[in-house]
Amino acid sequence: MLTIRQLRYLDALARCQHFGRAAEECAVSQPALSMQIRELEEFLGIDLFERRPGAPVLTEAGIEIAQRAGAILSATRDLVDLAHHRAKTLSGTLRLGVIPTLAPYLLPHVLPRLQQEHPDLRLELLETLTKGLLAELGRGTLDVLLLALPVDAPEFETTHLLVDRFLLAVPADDPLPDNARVTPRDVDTRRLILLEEGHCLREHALDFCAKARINSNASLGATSLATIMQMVACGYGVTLVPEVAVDVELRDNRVKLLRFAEPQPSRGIGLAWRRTSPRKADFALLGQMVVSAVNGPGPRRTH
Amino acid sequence: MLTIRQLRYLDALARCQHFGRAAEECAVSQPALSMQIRELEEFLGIDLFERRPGAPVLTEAGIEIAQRAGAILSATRDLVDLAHHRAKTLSGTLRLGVIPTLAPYLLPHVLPRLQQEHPDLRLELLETLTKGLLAELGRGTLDVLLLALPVDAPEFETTHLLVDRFLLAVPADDPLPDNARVTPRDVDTRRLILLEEGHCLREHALDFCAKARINSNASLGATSLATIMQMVACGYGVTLVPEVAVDVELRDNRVKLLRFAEPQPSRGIGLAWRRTSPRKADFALLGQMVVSAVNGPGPRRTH
DNA sequence: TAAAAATACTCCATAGGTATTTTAT
DNA sequence: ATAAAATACCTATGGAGTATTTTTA
Repeated sequence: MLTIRQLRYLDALARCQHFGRAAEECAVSQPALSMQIRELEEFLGIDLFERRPGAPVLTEAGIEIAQRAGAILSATRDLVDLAHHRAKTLSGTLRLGVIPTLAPYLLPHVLPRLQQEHPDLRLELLETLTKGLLAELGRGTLDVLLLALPVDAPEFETTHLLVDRFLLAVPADDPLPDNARVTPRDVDTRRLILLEEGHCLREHALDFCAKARINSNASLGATSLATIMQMVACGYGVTLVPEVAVDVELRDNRVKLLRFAEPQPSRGIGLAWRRTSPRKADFALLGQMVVSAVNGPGPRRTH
Repeated sequence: MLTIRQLRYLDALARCQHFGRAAEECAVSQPALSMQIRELEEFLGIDLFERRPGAPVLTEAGIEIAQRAGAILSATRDLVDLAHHRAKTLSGTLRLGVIPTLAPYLLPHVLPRLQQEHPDLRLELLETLTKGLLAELGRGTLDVLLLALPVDAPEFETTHLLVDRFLLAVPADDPLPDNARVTPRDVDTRRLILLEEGHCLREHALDFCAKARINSNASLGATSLATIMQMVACGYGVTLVPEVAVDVELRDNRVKLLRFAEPQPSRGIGLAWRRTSPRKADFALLGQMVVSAVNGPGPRRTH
């Protein structure tokens, strides 16, 4: 008889590639997990793992089965969540994933209000790159993501919340006048500093300034916008700053921000969740909060 | 702890609306099922059923939960199927659903060859209306459907196999010449006999001859093409006959078949399966067989 | 009173734990 | 020799069955 427990152990083992660690993750002894995996293999009539001395490695069939097991586990989590959170919006535990180029700028506005207006909500946060967030979302270990659109995955739904324009940050002594409308060409003639590989903001910037690609200097190893702004302040180059980050990052008068001429580069910001998620009402509310958090604290700075 | 067993019992109870019958379907005693349902409710923290004296009826939350339970069960069936049928195409048990206006005409050509070329395939057949077939497919009690396209459901995938044109069957003494190309107007001036409500063929015919709608005489209660052809032979009216049925149904020289002028009415015929089905290779093979079964036995009669 | 679901109880299959052995590096 | 997985054996949870009670039409 197939059991959910077997699928859970399979899922853990597929990820850990190690019986002992998988057992630990499942909070059972290693033999217990071993037995269940064996029974599963017996029931299915196929080997899921090659028992190699080093690490157990999934067979081809095992990969497919493990993937389906993951999907089933995700569906069961949603079922249980639905039962627990039915009707009471924004209560219980909500696991939110946010990309690094949004979290420091949006969360400080959203979290306090969320705490205040929904005291029975326990928010768990994960900040990492889009790719990682999507994986966690699919596994069901995250409920909803706050990220840059579009999300190209049919199993997820998204809503658009706002458009976040990019501004060009240049050293204060740059010859461009303060009220200039810059173009990709202006970027092209300067050294463009970008976040390290994997940040979607980096991709957005490169999409817009394709010609500037050769000028971007990855060896500088910038891992946060704050660091990049420091680099700009010191005259190492220029960068694209998302509008949402301006309030936080523009504390240094050695940097000035310039608007782009139309079409202005921008990114869409929105939420993403599993199409099957039972908490869509929660997400709608959360989305409203993010929007009003951005628009709320005074008129937005544009320049 | 949530178990698959609980979901199975819930699914059965939701469908049977009766603890005793649901237990019987699950091959367990009534108390056993009662206990598991109770435990499930306890684990989820909500009532799934109103225990009414007459019949247990799902609560609003119960409906949603039961639906998700069904989806999970369907996914587990696919997982097990994948394990069992991996690599060996067209072996094991394949559950095929066919609409009534295709089954009698296509299966006699397909089944013998299927038996011969894939002796280790056990085919289970269900013939009913499209609506019923789709429900069974979704539940996972059918693997694949042979029906008229399009299928409007995002959880299913389809392939187009062939175009099945409709011909007009009229009594042999009808004034229209044998080689006439008829038009919807010709149908309009005669009494159109159709299958009873629910047959997609009826809808296709009505779509084409919208004006003839008022002439269709439902009170004649035709439930099969064979019956309708008898009615045509007796001069009660005319009907649209799908080309695939011609060989079987045109044994009566009191009926003659006329082609339509362009655009000829037709229906697409194809296969449908769950997007998540592990047996897509099987379906591709099955589809090829249906196509060659239609084209195979000599040149097709068109007139 | 009859039909259906819930309770009571007993039994046994099985998941899990600890201790130990096997296996390959 | 070491690390990791499999095996052995014991315990206990809990799922299922039969018998019975409760509930309501």
